[in-house]
Amino acid sequence: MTRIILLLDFDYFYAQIEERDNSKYKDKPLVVCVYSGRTENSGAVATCNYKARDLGIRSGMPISFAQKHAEKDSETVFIPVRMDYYKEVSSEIMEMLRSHADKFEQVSVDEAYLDISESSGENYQKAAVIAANIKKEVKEKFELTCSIGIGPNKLLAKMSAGVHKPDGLTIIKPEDVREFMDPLLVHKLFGIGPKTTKILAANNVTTIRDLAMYDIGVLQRLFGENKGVLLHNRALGIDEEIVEDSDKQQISRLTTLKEDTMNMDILEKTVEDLARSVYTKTDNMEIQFKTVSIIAINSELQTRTRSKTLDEPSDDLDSIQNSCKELIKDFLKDHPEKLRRIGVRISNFSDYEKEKKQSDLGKFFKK
DNA sequence: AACAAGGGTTTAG
DNA sequence: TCATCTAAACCCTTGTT
Repeated sequence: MTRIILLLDFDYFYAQIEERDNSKYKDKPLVVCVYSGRTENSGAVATCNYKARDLGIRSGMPISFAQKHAEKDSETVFIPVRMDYYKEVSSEIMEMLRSHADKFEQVSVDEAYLDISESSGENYQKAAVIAANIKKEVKEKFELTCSIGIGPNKLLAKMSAGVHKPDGLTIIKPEDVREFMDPLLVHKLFGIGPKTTKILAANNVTTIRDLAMYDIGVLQRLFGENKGVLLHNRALGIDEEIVEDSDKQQISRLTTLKEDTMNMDILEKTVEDLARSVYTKTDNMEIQFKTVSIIAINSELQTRTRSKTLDEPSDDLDSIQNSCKELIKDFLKDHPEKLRRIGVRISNFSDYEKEKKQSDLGKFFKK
């Protein structure tokens, strides 16, 4: 069974929306930031336009670091994220995109997979036309550009989308897979980050070709059973993951404290608010959770979690808040240290469908 | 052996 | 140099069925 999968990825999404809405930002480096609120400019860069990237600014970078780079261009503009607004824009566009797909999966606020196997008649020429039409419609209706990648599976669609940016359209046909993949450095492979790259480098694996030829047993020894297979398959361009909307498996809220603290009153109060915020997000989902967690990040930015699985699935705010307070007390007993950030998470959702599936299908449920 | 729970790590956008 | 936020997938260990 052959498929044609399309990945659409908006170019510097948040910053592009801001450019679109504010003509004063046009032609200036624009940096969209998440301000943590602890000092004037503490926080990180969410995304930035290409003019800002030319200055060396990147997403994830500390704002103050970005400001250093921005000294090269006094026109540079820093603005705070307006996440709710971007999500609104996103859902309008996603609704439109969905109508172009046989199967659809939104992967993030600015990315979506479209299975167009049927509508393209498994023909890449036709797929290219579909993609061009989608880009045109996005441009006309929303005044935004995007980059599209097309390939025989999600992995290759994703990787081809990265080839031409911004406003790109790239196709990797099955017969082009090796030619495309082989020379790339491993860190270009989706799912391989700095840590994995380092371990691979220590084993003389630098290109995807090296990885594709590498012994799968050794990969499993280095990275574990499943991840070993995953890396092997990815390097070969094999990916059977289907395009399908998936249910949320966890909801979390994390905040940076005004200052590092282990004051119980402050932490309890903060966690209460976070719990409320998490709870609000479950409101229009028919969902019950079984597990409540707190996430604690200390002054050294080490992350630790404490979690508690309830005897019965729950759907009320009090049980989140009470569990969290217990968890914090427990945590501080084990780690009496000041915290920089604190978070709340609910997970292990249960609903009737899932319970039924689990008992009916047992192990098969896994994938 | 298979599965749940708890905690950590890595990746991504 | 300073270091946001959300979510998923995977790893390992321990304990239970």
